[in-house]
Amino acid sequence: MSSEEAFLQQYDPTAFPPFALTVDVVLLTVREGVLSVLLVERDTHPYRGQLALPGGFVQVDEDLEAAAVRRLEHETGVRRSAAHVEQLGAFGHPRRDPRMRVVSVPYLVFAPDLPAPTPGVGTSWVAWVPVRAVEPDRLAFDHAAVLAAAVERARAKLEYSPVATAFCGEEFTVADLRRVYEAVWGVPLDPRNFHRKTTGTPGFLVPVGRDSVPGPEGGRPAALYRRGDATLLHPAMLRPGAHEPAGQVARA
Amino acid sequence: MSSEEAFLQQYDPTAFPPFALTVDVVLLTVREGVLSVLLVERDTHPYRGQLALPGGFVQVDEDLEAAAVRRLEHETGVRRSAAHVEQLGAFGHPRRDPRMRVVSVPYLVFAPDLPAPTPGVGTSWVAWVPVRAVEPDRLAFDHAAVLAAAVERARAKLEYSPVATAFCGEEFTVADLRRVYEAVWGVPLDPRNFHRKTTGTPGFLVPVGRDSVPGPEGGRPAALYRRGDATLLHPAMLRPGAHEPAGQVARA
DNA sequence: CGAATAGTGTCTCTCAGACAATATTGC
DNA sequence: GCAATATTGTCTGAGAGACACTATTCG
Repeated sequence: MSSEEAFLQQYDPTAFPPFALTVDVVLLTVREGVLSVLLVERDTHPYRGQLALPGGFVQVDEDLEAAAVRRLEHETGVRRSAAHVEQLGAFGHPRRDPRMRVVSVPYLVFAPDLPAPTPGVGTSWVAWVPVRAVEPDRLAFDHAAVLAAAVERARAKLEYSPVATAFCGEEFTVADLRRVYEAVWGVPLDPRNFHRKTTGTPGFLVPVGRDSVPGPEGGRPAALYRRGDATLLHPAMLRPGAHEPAGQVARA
Repeated sequence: MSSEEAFLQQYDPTAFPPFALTVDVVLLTVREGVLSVLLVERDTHPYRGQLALPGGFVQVDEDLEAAAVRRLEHETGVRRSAAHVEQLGAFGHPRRDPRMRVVSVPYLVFAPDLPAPTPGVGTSWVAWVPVRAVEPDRLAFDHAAVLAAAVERARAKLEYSPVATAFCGEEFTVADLRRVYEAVWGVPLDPRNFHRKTTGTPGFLVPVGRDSVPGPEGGRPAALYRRGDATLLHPAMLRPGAHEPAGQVARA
Protein backbone atom coordinates (compact mmCIF):
# COMPACT_ATOMS: atom_id res chain seq x y z
CA MET A 1 0.00 0.00 0.00
CA SER A 2 2.54 2.57 1.11
CA SER A 3 5.03 1.23 -1.36
CA GLU A 4 2.53 1.66 -4.13
CA GLU A 5 1.86 5.16 -2.91
CA ALA A 6 5.52 5.99 -3.03
CA PHE A 7 5.56 4.45 -6.47
CA LEU A 8 2.80 6.67 -7.72
CA GLN A 9 4.30 9.81 -6.29
CA GLN A 10 7.68 9.25 -7.85
CA TYR A 11 8.38 11.48 -10.81
CA ASP A 12 11.67 9.90 -11.77
CA PRO A 13 11.12 8.03 -15.03
CA THR A 14 13.58 5.32 -14.10
CA ALA A 15 11.35 4.40 -11.15
CA PHE A 16 8.55 3.27 -13.44
CA PRO A 17 8.67 -0.14 -15.05
CA PRO A 18 10.33 0.43 -18.40
CA PHE A 19 8.38 -0.57 -21.48
CA ALA A 20 9.43 -0.44 -25.09
CA LEU A 21 6.76 0.57 -27.54
CA THR A 22 6.49 -0.55 -31.12
CA VAL A 23 4.06 0.06 -33.90
CA ASP A 24 3.30 -2.57 -36.52
CA VAL A 25 1.68 -1.97 -39.87
CA VAL A 26 -0.92 -4.38 -41.19
CA LEU A 27 -1.01 -3.19 -44.78
CA LEU A 28 -3.81 -4.86 -46.68
CA THR A 29 -4.57 -4.62 -50.36
CA VAL A 30 -6.48 -6.52 -53.01
CA ARG A 31 -4.30 -7.85 -55.80
CA GLU A 32 -5.82 -9.86 -58.61
CA GLY A 33 -8.93 -10.41 -56.56
CA VAL A 34 -7.05 -11.72 -53.52
CA LEU A 35 -6.81 -10.05 -50.12
CA SER A 36 -3.10 -9.75 -49.43
CA VAL A 37 -0.92 -8.48 -46.61
CA LEU A 38 2.56 -7.02 -46.77
CA LEU A 39 5.06 -9.16 -44.89
CA VAL A 40 8.78 -8.77 -44.35
CA GLU A 41 11.47 -11.29 -43.55
CA ARG A 42 13.41 -10.33 -40.46
CA ASP A 43 17.17 -10.29 -40.84
CA THR A 44 17.89 -9.58 -37.18
CA HIS A 45 17.07 -11.33 -33.96
CA PRO A 46 14.65 -12.15 -32.57
CA TYR A 47 12.76 -14.34 -35.06
CA ARG A 48 15.52 -13.90 -37.63
CA GLY A 49 14.49 -15.39 -40.94
CA GLN A 50 10.82 -15.50 -40.07
CA LEU A 51 8.02 -13.50 -41.59
CA ALA A 52 6.63 -10.53 -39.73
CA LEU A 53 4.56 -7.42 -40.12
CA PRO A 54 6.63 -4.33 -40.85
CA GLY A 55 7.08 -2.16 -37.79
CA GLY A 56 9.51 -0.80 -35.29
CA PHE A 57 10.11 1.17 -32.16
CA VAL A 58 8.31 4.40 -31.43
CA GLN A 59 10.53 7.39 -30.80
CA VAL A 60 10.18 9.09 -27.49
CA ASP A 61 8.56 12.25 -28.86
CA GLU A 62 6.67 10.62 -31.65
CA ASP A 63 2.92 10.14 -31.81
CA LEU A 64 1.84 6.53 -32.22
CA GLU A 65 0.03 7.04 -35.50
CA ALA A 66 2.88 9.20 -36.79
CA ALA A 67 5.26 6.34 -36.03
CA ALA A 68 3.06 3.95 -37.96
CA VAL A 69 2.76 6.32 -40.89
CA ARG A 70 6.53 6.82 -40.88
CA ARG A 71 7.01 3.06 -41.14
CA LEU A 72 4.34 2.86 -43.79
CA GLU A 73 5.86 5.53 -46.00
CA HIS A 74 9.45 4.50 -45.38
CA GLU A 75 9.16 0.73 -45.69
CA THR A 76 6.34 0.41 -48.16
CA GLY A 77 6.26 3.64 -50.14
CA VAL A 78 2.55 4.10 -49.54
CA ARG A 79 1.56 7.72 -49.07
CA ARG A 80 -0.68 8.30 -46.11
CA SER A 81 -3.10 10.43 -48.10
CA ALA A 82 -3.74 7.56 -50.50
CA ALA A 83 -4.62 5.07 -47.80
CA HIS A 84 -6.90 4.48 -44.85
CA VAL A 85 -5.11 4.22 -41.49
CA GLU A 86 -6.66 3.18 -38.20
CA GLN A 87 -5.39 1.89 -34.90
CA LEU A 88 -6.07 -1.75 -34.18
CA GLY A 89 -5.48 -1.74 -30.42
CA ALA A 90 -2.63 -2.63 -28.09
CA PHE A 91 -0.98 -6.03 -27.84
CA GLY A 92 0.95 -6.34 -24.64
CA HIS A 93 1.37 -9.89 -23.45
CA PRO A 94 4.39 -9.85 -21.09
CA ARG A 95 6.36 -12.41 -23.11
CA ARG A 96 5.39 -11.50 -26.65
CA ASP A 97 8.95 -10.29 -27.28
CA PRO A 98 11.81 -12.38 -25.88
CA ARG A 99 14.09 -9.36 -25.49
CA MET A 100 12.14 -7.33 -23.00
CA ARG A 101 8.69 -6.04 -22.24
CA VAL A 102 7.43 -4.63 -25.51
CA VAL A 103 3.90 -3.40 -26.13
CA SER A 104 2.90 -3.12 -29.74
CA VAL A 105 0.22 -0.87 -31.18
CA PRO A 106 -0.60 -2.21 -34.63
CA TYR A 107 -2.17 0.01 -37.27
CA LEU A 108 -4.46 -1.27 -39.96
CA VAL A 109 -3.91 0.23 -43.40
CA PHE A 110 -5.99 -0.21 -46.55
CA ALA A 111 -4.28 0.77 -49.79
CA PRO A 112 -4.84 0.29 -53.51
CA ASP A 113 -2.80 -2.36 -55.29
CA LEU A 114 0.84 -1.30 -55.51
CA PRO A 115 4.13 -2.63 -56.82
CA ALA A 116 6.01 -4.71 -54.25
CA PRO A 117 8.14 -2.30 -52.21
CA THR A 118 11.81 -2.57 -51.43
CA PRO A 119 13.09 -3.98 -48.14
CA GLY A 120 13.83 -1.48 -45.37
CA VAL A 121 16.22 -1.61 -42.46
CA GLY A 122 16.14 -4.84 -40.49
CA THR A 123 14.46 -6.77 -43.26
CA SER A 124 15.90 -8.75 -46.13
CA TRP A 125 12.75 -9.45 -48.05
CA VAL A 126 9.34 -7.98 -48.44
CA ALA A 127 6.33 -9.15 -50.39
CA TRP A 128 2.60 -9.27 -50.70
CA VAL A 129 1.25 -12.54 -49.37
CA PRO A 130 -2.35 -13.68 -49.84
CA VAL A 131 -3.93 -13.66 -46.39
CA ARG A 132 -5.29 -17.18 -46.90
CA ALA A 133 -1.78 -18.43 -47.66
CA VAL A 134 -0.23 -17.07 -44.47
CA GLU A 135 0.82 -19.84 -42.11
CA PRO A 136 0.08 -18.45 -38.65
CA ASP A 137 2.77 -20.54 -36.91
CA ARG A 138 5.49 -19.05 -39.05
CA LEU A 139 4.85 -15.43 -38.18
CA ALA A 140 7.11 -13.72 -35.66
CA PHE A 141 5.97 -12.48 -32.26
CA ASP A 142 2.17 -12.51 -31.90
CA HIS A 143 1.71 -11.27 -35.42
CA ALA A 144 -0.65 -14.11 -36.27
CA ALA A 145 -3.10 -12.79 -33.69
CA VAL A 146 -2.58 -9.24 -34.92
CA LEU A 147 -3.25 -10.26 -38.49
CA ALA A 148 -6.35 -12.20 -37.49
CA ALA A 149 -7.68 -9.18 -35.62
CA ALA A 150 -6.89 -6.97 -38.60
CA VAL A 151 -8.73 -9.17 -41.07
CA GLU A 152 -11.74 -9.48 -38.82
CA ARG A 153 -11.78 -5.72 -38.31
CA ALA A 154 -11.55 -5.18 -42.06
CA ARG A 155 -14.43 -7.55 -42.72
CA ALA A 156 -16.64 -5.86 -40.15
CA LYS A 157 -15.68 -2.38 -41.23
CA LEU A 158 -16.67 -2.96 -44.84
CA GLU A 159 -20.21 -3.54 -43.68
CA TYR A 160 -20.96 -0.18 -42.17
CA SER A 161 -18.30 2.18 -43.51
CA PRO A 162 -17.18 3.21 -46.99
CA VAL A 163 -13.52 2.28 -46.36
CA ALA A 164 -13.62 -0.34 -49.10
CA THR A 165 -13.03 2.54 -51.49
CA ALA A 166 -9.56 2.93 -49.94
CA PHE A 167 -8.61 -0.32 -51.70
CA CYS A 168 -9.44 1.29 -55.05
CA GLY A 169 -7.73 4.14 -56.84
CA GLU A 170 -9.15 7.64 -57.09
CA GLU A 171 -11.65 6.56 -59.69
CA PHE A 172 -13.14 3.11 -59.87
CA THR A 173 -16.08 1.17 -61.21
CA VAL A 174 -18.76 -0.59 -59.24
CA ALA A 175 -17.20 -3.86 -60.36
CA ASP A 176 -13.83 -2.80 -58.92
CA LEU A 177 -15.52 -2.12 -55.61
CA ARG A 178 -17.40 -5.38 -55.75
CA ARG A 179 -14.17 -7.31 -56.24
CA VAL A 180 -12.85 -5.65 -53.08
CA TYR A 181 -15.83 -6.81 -51.08
CA GLU A 182 -15.60 -10.29 -52.55
CA ALA A 183 -11.89 -10.53 -51.75
CA VAL A 184 -12.16 -9.28 -48.18
CA TRP A 185 -15.28 -11.22 -47.32
CA GLY A 186 -14.30 -14.27 -49.34
CA VAL A 187 -17.75 -14.71 -50.83
CA PRO A 188 -19.19 -14.04 -54.30
CA LEU A 189 -21.73 -11.24 -54.49
CA ASP A 190 -24.53 -10.74 -56.97
CA PRO A 191 -23.30 -7.99 -59.32
CA ARG A 192 -26.79 -6.69 -59.95
CA ASN A 193 -27.88 -6.35 -56.33
CA PHE A 194 -24.45 -4.99 -55.42
CA HIS A 195 -24.77 -2.31 -58.07
CA ARG A 196 -28.21 -1.27 -56.95
CA LYS A 197 -27.12 -1.26 -53.31
CA THR A 198 -23.91 0.73 -53.60
CA THR A 199 -25.21 3.34 -56.01
CA GLY A 200 -28.36 3.68 -53.91
CA THR A 201 -26.65 4.25 -50.56
CA PRO A 202 -26.46 8.02 -49.98
CA GLY A 203 -22.94 9.46 -49.83
CA PHE A 204 -21.18 6.23 -50.75
CA LEU A 205 -20.39 6.79 -54.44
CA VAL A 206 -20.24 9.93 -56.55
CA PRO A 207 -20.44 9.47 -60.33
CA VAL A 208 -17.51 11.00 -62.19
CA GLY A 209 -19.48 11.28 -65.41
CA ARG A 210 -17.12 9.24 -67.55
CA ASP A 211 -16.89 5.56 -68.42
CA SER A 212 -14.06 3.11 -67.96
CA VAL A 213 -12.49 1.36 -70.91
CA PRO A 214 -13.69 -2.22 -71.26
CA GLY A 215 -11.34 -4.98 -70.16
CA PRO A 216 -9.72 -7.59 -72.43
CA GLU A 217 -12.89 -9.68 -72.30
CA GLY A 218 -14.95 -6.94 -73.86
CA GLY A 219 -18.22 -5.95 -72.30
CA ARG A 220 -20.03 -2.71 -71.81
CA PRO A 221 -17.91 0.10 -70.33
CA ALA A 222 -18.71 0.86 -66.71
CA ALA A 223 -19.39 4.25 -65.19
CA LEU A 224 -16.58 5.64 -63.04
CA TYR A 225 -17.12 6.72 -59.46
CA ARG A 226 -15.28 8.51 -56.71
CA ARG A 227 -15.84 7.92 -53.01
CA GLY A 228 -18.54 10.13 -51.50
CA ASP A 229 -18.45 12.02 -48.24
CA ALA A 230 -20.41 9.56 -46.11
CA THR A 231 -18.54 8.25 -43.09
CA LEU A 232 -21.16 5.65 -42.27
CA LEU A 233 -23.17 3.54 -44.65
CA HIS A 234 -26.88 3.46 -44.19
CA PRO A 235 -28.29 1.07 -44.91
CA ALA A 236 -25.22 -1.05 -44.23
CA MET A 237 -23.76 -3.56 -46.66
CA LEU A 238 -24.63 -7.03 -45.41
CA ARG A 239 -22.06 -9.79 -45.37
CA PRO A 240 -23.80 -13.00 -46.46
CA GLY A 241 -23.74 -15.79 -43.91
CA ALA A 242 -21.60 -13.92 -41.39
CA HIS A 243 -24.32 -13.96 -38.78
CA GLU A 244 -25.69 -17.46 -39.23
CA PRO A 245 -25.02 -19.91 -36.44
CA ALA A 246 -22.68 -22.70 -37.58
CA GLY A 247 -24.56 -25.65 -39.00
CA GLN A 248 -27.54 -23.60 -40.10
CA VAL A 249 -26.76 -24.31 -43.72
CA ALA A 250 -26.31 -28.03 -43.06
CA ARG A 251 -29.69 -28.23 -41.39
CA ALA A 252 -31.50 -26.43 -44.19
CA MET B 1 21.71 -19.64 -31.53
CA SER B 2 25.05 -18.40 -30.32
CA SER B 3 24.58 -15.30 -32.38
CA GLU B 4 21.24 -14.78 -30.72
CA GLU B 5 22.86 -15.16 -27.34
CA ALA B 6 25.43 -12.61 -28.33
CA PHE B 7 22.68 -10.34 -29.48
CA LEU B 8 20.79 -10.67 -26.24
CA GLN B 9 23.92 -10.01 -24.25
CA GLN B 10 24.92 -6.94 -26.14
CA TYR B 11 21.35 -5.73 -26.12
CA ASP B 12 20.86 -2.72 -23.88
CA PRO B 13 17.31 -1.84 -22.88
CA THR B 14 18.20 1.80 -22.37
CA ALA B 15 19.01 2.03 -26.05
CA PHE B 16 15.27 2.00 -26.71
CA PRO B 17 13.18 5.01 -25.75
CA PRO B 18 11.62 4.32 -22.35
CA PHE B 19 7.85 4.49 -22.04
CA ALA B 20 5.61 4.22 -19.03
CA LEU B 21 2.43 2.27 -19.53
CA THR B 22 -0.84 2.81 -17.73
CA VAL B 23 -4.26 1.26 -17.90
CA ASP B 24 -7.41 3.24 -17.27
CA VAL B 25 -10.81 1.83 -16.46
CA VAL B 26 -13.92 3.32 -18.01
CA LEU B 27 -16.51 1.69 -15.79
CA LEU B 28 -20.01 2.35 -17.08
CA THR B 29 -23.27 1.47 -15.43
CA VAL B 30 -26.91 2.48 -15.60
CA ARG B 31 -28.25 3.96 -12.36
CA GLU B 32 -31.82 5.14 -12.14
CA GLY B 33 -32.08 5.15 -15.88
CA VAL B 34 -28.96 7.26 -16.41
CA LEU B 35 -25.70 6.14 -18.03
CA SER B 36 -22.99 6.88 -15.48
CA VAL B 37 -19.24 6.56 -15.29
CA LEU B 38 -17.05 6.02 -12.27
CA LEU B 39 -14.69 8.94 -11.70
CA VAL B 40 -12.09 9.58 -9.03
CA GLU B 41 -10.60 12.78 -7.74
CA ARG B 42 -6.84 12.75 -7.91
CA ASP B 43 -5.04 13.63 -4.73
CA THR B 44 -1.57 13.57 -6.25
CA HIS B 45 0.08 15.49 -9.03
CA PRO B 46 -0.38 15.85 -11.90
CA TYR B 47 -3.95 17.13 -12.17
CA ARG B 48 -4.30 17.04 -8.39
CA GLY B 49 -7.88 17.80 -7.39
CA GLN B 50 -9.28 17.08 -10.85
CA LEU B 51 -11.54 14.27 -11.89
CA ALA B 52 -10.10 11.31 -13.73
CA LEU B 53 -10.78 7.75 -14.73
CA PRO B 54 -9.42 5.22 -12.26
CA GLY B 55 -6.20 3.65 -13.47
CA GLY B 56 -2.53 3.27 -12.88
CA PHE B 57 0.77 1.93 -14.04
CA VAL B 58 1.18 -1.53 -15.49
CA GLN B 59 3.68 -3.74 -13.72
CA VAL B 60 6.53 -5.02 -15.79
CA ASP B 61 5.35 -8.63 -15.83
CA GLU B 62 1.67 -7.92 -15.86
CA ASP B 63 -0.68 -8.44 -18.77
CA LEU B 64 -2.53 -5.30 -19.85
CA GLU B 65 -6.00 -6.67 -19.25
CA ALA B 66 -4.87 -8.18 -15.94
CA ALA B 67 -3.67 -4.75 -14.87
CA ALA B 68 -7.04 -3.25 -15.77
CA VAL B 69 -8.92 -5.98 -13.94
CA ARG B 70 -6.68 -5.51 -10.91
CA ARG B 71 -7.58 -1.82 -10.86
CA LEU B 72 -11.22 -2.64 -11.39
CA GLU B 73 -11.42 -5.10 -8.53
CA HIS B 74 -9.18 -3.13 -6.22
CA GLU B 75 -10.55 0.36 -6.72
CA THR B 76 -14.17 -0.36 -7.51
CA GLY B 77 -14.96 -3.72 -5.97
CA VAL B 78 -16.45 -5.02 -9.21
CA ARG B 79 -15.71 -8.69 -9.80
CA ARG B 80 -14.48 -9.41 -13.28
CA SER B 81 -16.88 -12.32 -13.73
CA ALA B 82 -19.87 -10.04 -13.17
CA ALA B 83 -18.84 -7.51 -15.80
CA HIS B 84 -17.93 -7.13 -19.44
CA VAL B 85 -14.35 -6.01 -20.07
CA GLU B 86 -12.85 -5.00 -23.41
CA GLN B 87 -9.87 -3.02 -24.54
CA LEU B 88 -10.59 0.39 -25.98
CA GLY B 89 -7.28 1.03 -27.76
CA ALA B 90 -4.08 2.88 -27.01
CA PHE B 91 -3.82 6.60 -26.29
CA GLY B 92 -0.28 7.78 -26.74
CA HIS B 93 0.02 11.46 -27.58
CA PRO B 94 3.57 12.48 -26.60
CA ARG B 95 2.40 15.18 -24.17
CA ARG B 96 -0.69 13.61 -22.70
CA ASP B 97 1.10 13.28 -19.35
CA PRO B 98 3.26 16.20 -18.23
CA ARG B 99 5.63 13.96 -16.28
CA MET B 100 6.99 11.82 -19.05
CA ARG B 101 6.01 9.78 -22.03
CA VAL B 102 3.08 7.67 -20.88
CA VAL B 103 0.94 5.53 -23.12
CA SER B 104 -2.41 4.54 -21.71
CA VAL B 105 -4.47 1.53 -22.67
CA PRO B 106 -8.01 2.15 -21.43
CA TYR B 107 -10.41 -0.70 -20.81
CA LEU B 108 -14.14 -0.39 -21.17
CA VAL B 109 -16.18 -2.13 -18.47
CA PHE B 110 -19.94 -2.62 -18.27
CA ALA B 111 -21.30 -3.55 -14.85
CA PRO B 112 -24.67 -3.70 -13.13
CA ASP B 113 -25.60 -0.89 -10.78
CA LEU B 114 -23.48 -1.03 -7.65
CA PRO B 115 -23.00 0.91 -4.44
CA ALA B 116 -20.46 3.71 -4.77
CA PRO B 117 -17.06 2.20 -4.01
CA THR B 118 -14.47 3.47 -1.60
CA PRO B 119 -11.52 5.60 -2.73
CA GLY B 120 -8.30 3.75 -3.52
CA VAL B 121 -4.70 4.83 -3.41
CA GLY B 122 -3.95 8.17 -5.04
CA THR B 123 -7.57 9.24 -4.96
CA SER B 124 -9.54 11.12 -2.33
CA TRP B 125 -12.99 10.77 -3.77
CA VAL B 126 -14.82 8.42 -6.04
CA ALA B 127 -18.34 8.55 -7.39
CA TRP B 128 -20.71 7.68 -10.17
CA VAL B 129 -21.23 10.65 -12.45
CA PRO B 130 -23.89 10.78 -15.15
CA VAL B 131 -22.05 10.82 -18.46
CA ARG B 132 -24.08 13.78 -19.68
CA ALA B 133 -23.05 15.76 -16.61
CA VAL B 134 -19.32 15.25 -17.12
CA GLU B 135 -17.56 18.46 -18.06
CA PRO B 136 -14.88 17.41 -20.55
CA ASP B 137 -12.54 20.28 -19.74
CA ARG B 138 -12.33 19.29 -16.11
CA LEU B 139 -11.09 15.77 -16.68
CA ALA B 140 -7.41 15.02 -16.19
CA PHE B 141 -5.05 13.98 -18.99
CA ASP B 142 -6.90 13.11 -22.20
CA HIS B 143 -9.63 11.32 -20.29
CA ALA B 144 -12.34 13.35 -21.99
CA ALA B 145 -11.33 11.80 -25.31
CA VAL B 146 -11.11 8.37 -23.72
CA LEU B 147 -14.57 8.72 -22.23
CA ALA B 148 -16.00 9.93 -25.52
CA ALA B 149 -14.50 6.94 -27.30
CA ALA B 150 -15.87 4.64 -24.62
CA VAL B 151 -19.40 5.97 -24.86
CA GLU B 152 -19.37 5.80 -28.62
CA ARG B 153 -18.06 2.23 -28.48
CA ALA B 154 -20.76 1.31 -25.98
CA ARG B 155 -23.48 2.78 -28.16
CA ALA B 156 -22.27 0.95 -31.23
CA LYS B 157 -21.72 -2.31 -29.39
CA LEU B 158 -25.27 -2.45 -28.08
CA GLU B 159 -26.48 -2.62 -31.65
CA TYR B 160 -24.86 -5.84 -32.71
CA SER B 161 -23.85 -7.61 -29.52
CA PRO B 162 -25.72 -8.76 -26.43
CA VAL B 163 -23.41 -6.87 -24.02
CA ALA B 164 -26.28 -4.72 -22.79
CA THR B 165 -27.11 -7.65 -20.53
CA ALA B 166 -23.85 -6.95 -18.68
CA PHE B 167 -25.52 -3.83 -17.29
CA CYS B 168 -28.23 -5.99 -15.73
CA GLY B 169 -27.97 -8.53 -12.94
CA GLU B 170 -28.10 -12.28 -13.45
CA GLU B 171 -31.82 -12.20 -14.00
CA PHE B 172 -33.66 -9.28 -15.50
CA THR B 173 -36.85 -8.32 -17.25
CA VAL B 174 -37.25 -7.06 -20.79
CA ALA B 175 -38.06 -3.65 -19.31
CA ASP B 176 -34.77 -3.66 -17.37
CA LEU B 177 -32.93 -4.32 -20.59
CA ARG B 178 -34.91 -1.67 -22.40
CA ARG B 179 -33.97 0.91 -19.80
CA VAL B 180 -30.31 0.05 -20.45
CA TYR B 181 -30.70 0.68 -24.16
CA GLU B 182 -32.60 3.90 -23.54
CA ALA B 183 -29.95 5.16 -21.10
CA VAL B 184 -26.97 4.32 -23.31
CA TRP B 185 -28.52 5.52 -26.54
CA GLY B 186 -30.32 8.44 -24.93
CA VAL B 187 -33.56 7.82 -26.81
CA PRO B 188 -36.92 6.38 -25.78
CA LEU B 189 -37.79 3.03 -27.32
CA ASP B 190 -41.21 1.53 -27.96
CA PRO B 191 -41.69 -1.09 -25.23
CA ARG B 192 -43.82 -3.29 -27.47
CA ASN B 193 -41.48 -3.41 -30.43
CA PHE B 194 -38.50 -3.75 -28.10
CA HIS B 195 -40.10 -6.74 -26.43
CA ARG B 196 -40.89 -8.47 -29.70
CA LYS B 197 -37.40 -7.74 -31.02
CA THR B 198 -35.32 -8.90 -28.05
CA THR B 199 -37.32 -12.02 -27.33
CA GLY B 200 -37.33 -12.87 -31.02
CA THR B 201 -33.60 -12.57 -31.62
CA PRO B 202 -32.10 -16.06 -31.33
CA GLY B 203 -29.64 -16.55 -28.48
CA PHE B 204 -30.19 -13.12 -26.93
CA LEU B 205 -32.51 -13.94 -24.03
CA VAL B 206 -33.31 -17.19 -22.25
CA PRO B 207 -36.52 -17.27 -20.19
CA VAL B 208 -35.98 -18.24 -16.57
CA GLY B 209 -39.56 -19.41 -16.16
CA ARG B 210 -40.42 -17.12 -13.27
CA ASP B 211 -41.90 -13.65 -13.03
CA SER B 212 -40.58 -10.53 -11.37
CA VAL B 213 -42.44 -8.83 -8.59
CA PRO B 214 -44.27 -5.72 -9.79
CA GLY B 215 -42.77 -2.36 -8.92
CA PRO B 216 -44.30 0.26 -6.61
CA GLU B 217 -46.48 1.52 -9.44
CA GLY B 218 -48.19 -1.83 -9.78
CA GLY B 219 -48.57 -3.39 -13.20
CA ARG B 220 -48.39 -6.89 -14.51
CA PRO B 221 -45.34 -8.88 -13.37
CA ALA B 222 -42.75 -9.35 -16.11
CA ALA B 223 -41.08 -12.60 -17.12
CA LEU B 224 -37.47 -12.96 -16.00
CA TYR B 225 -34.68 -13.68 -18.45
CA ARG B 226 -31.03 -14.59 -18.42
CA ARG B 227 -28.56 -13.70 -21.16
CA GLY B 228 -28.34 -16.31 -23.91
CA ASP B 229 -25.23 -17.69 -25.56
CA ALA B 230 -25.26 -15.56 -28.70
CA THR B 231 -22.15 -13.44 -29.21
CA LEU B 232 -23.61 -11.49 -32.10
CA LEU B 233 -27.16 -10.29 -32.52
CA HIS B 234 -28.90 -11.05 -35.74
CA PRO B 235 -30.85 -9.19 -36.71
CA ALA B 236 -29.10 -6.31 -34.96
CA MET B 237 -30.84 -3.85 -32.67
CA LEU B 238 -31.19 -0.57 -34.55
CA ARG B 239 -30.42 2.73 -32.88
CA PRO B 240 -33.03 5.26 -34.03
CA GLY B 241 -31.62 8.24 -35.87
CA ALA B 242 -27.98 7.27 -35.45
CA HIS B 243 -27.43 6.99 -39.16
CA GLU B 244 -29.32 9.99 -40.41
CA PRO B 245 -27.23 12.78 -41.87
CA ALA B 246 -27.29 15.89 -39.68
CA GLY B 247 -29.99 18.32 -40.66
CA GLN B 248 -32.20 15.65 -42.13
CA VAL B 249 -34.82 16.25 -39.49
CA ALA B 250 -34.63 20.01 -39.97
CA ARG B 251 -35.18 19.65 -43.68
CA ALA B 252 -38.09 17.27 -43.35
C1' DC C 1 -23.90 -12.65 -84.83
C1' DG C 2 -22.21 -14.50 -79.73
C1' DA C 3 -19.71 -13.72 -75.48
C1' DA C 4 -18.93 -10.79 -71.88
C1' DT C 5 -19.81 -7.21 -68.80
C1' DA C 6 -23.01 -3.19 -67.17
C1' DG C 7 -27.21 -1.75 -65.54
C1' DT C 8 -32.65 -1.78 -64.65
C1' DG C 9 -36.99 -3.84 -63.25
C1' DT C 10 -39.75 -7.01 -60.61
C1' DC C 11 -41.11 -10.22 -57.22
C1' DT C 12 -41.04 -12.13 -52.54
C1' DC C 13 -39.87 -12.34 -47.91
C1' DT C 14 -38.02 -10.37 -43.64
C1' DC C 15 -38.25 -7.05 -40.54
C1' DA C 16 -38.62 -2.26 -38.31
C1' DG C 17 -41.87 1.07 -36.71
C1' DA C 18 -46.54 2.55 -35.49
C1' DC C 19 -50.06 1.43 -32.71
C1' DA C 20 -54.62 -1.35 -31.41
C1' DA C 21 -55.89 -4.66 -28.29
C1' DT C 22 -55.49 -7.83 -24.44
C1' DA C 23 -53.44 -9.58 -19.83
C1' DT C 24 -52.21 -9.07 -15.05
C1' DT C 25 -50.99 -6.75 -11.26
C1' DG C 26 -51.80 -2.87 -7.02
C1' DC C 27 -54.94 0.32 -5.23
C1' DG D 1 -63.20 -0.04 -11.40
C1' DC D 2 -58.75 2.59 -12.58
C1' DA D 3 -53.85 3.17 -13.28
C1' DA D 4 -49.81 1.06 -14.59
C1' DT D 5 -47.03 -2.17 -16.74
C1' DA D 6 -46.49 -6.55 -19.75
C1' DT D 7 -47.36 -8.99 -23.90
C1' DT D 8 -49.47 -10.18 -28.40
C1' DG D 9 -51.23 -8.96 -32.87
C1' DT D 10 -51.77 -6.26 -37.15
C1' DC D 11 -50.64 -3.15 -40.65
C1' DT D 12 -47.36 -0.62 -43.67
C1' DG D 13 -43.21 0.55 -45.83
C1' DA D 14 -38.09 -0.18 -46.53
C1' DG D 15 -35.01 -3.05 -48.18
C1' DA D 16 -32.38 -7.63 -49.20
C1' DG D 17 -31.95 -11.52 -52.24
C1' DA D 18 -33.26 -13.99 -56.48
C1' DC D 19 -33.30 -13.44 -61.08
C1' DA D 20 -35.50 -11.88 -65.91
C1' DC D 21 -34.38 -8.58 -69.00
C1' DT D 22 -32.11 -4.76 -71.56
C1' DA D 23 -27.71 -2.10 -72.95
C1' DT D 24 -23.13 -1.73 -74.81
C1' DT D 25 -18.84 -3.22 -75.87
C1' DC D 26 -15.23 -6.67 -78.52
C1' DG D 27 -14.36 -10.17 -81.84
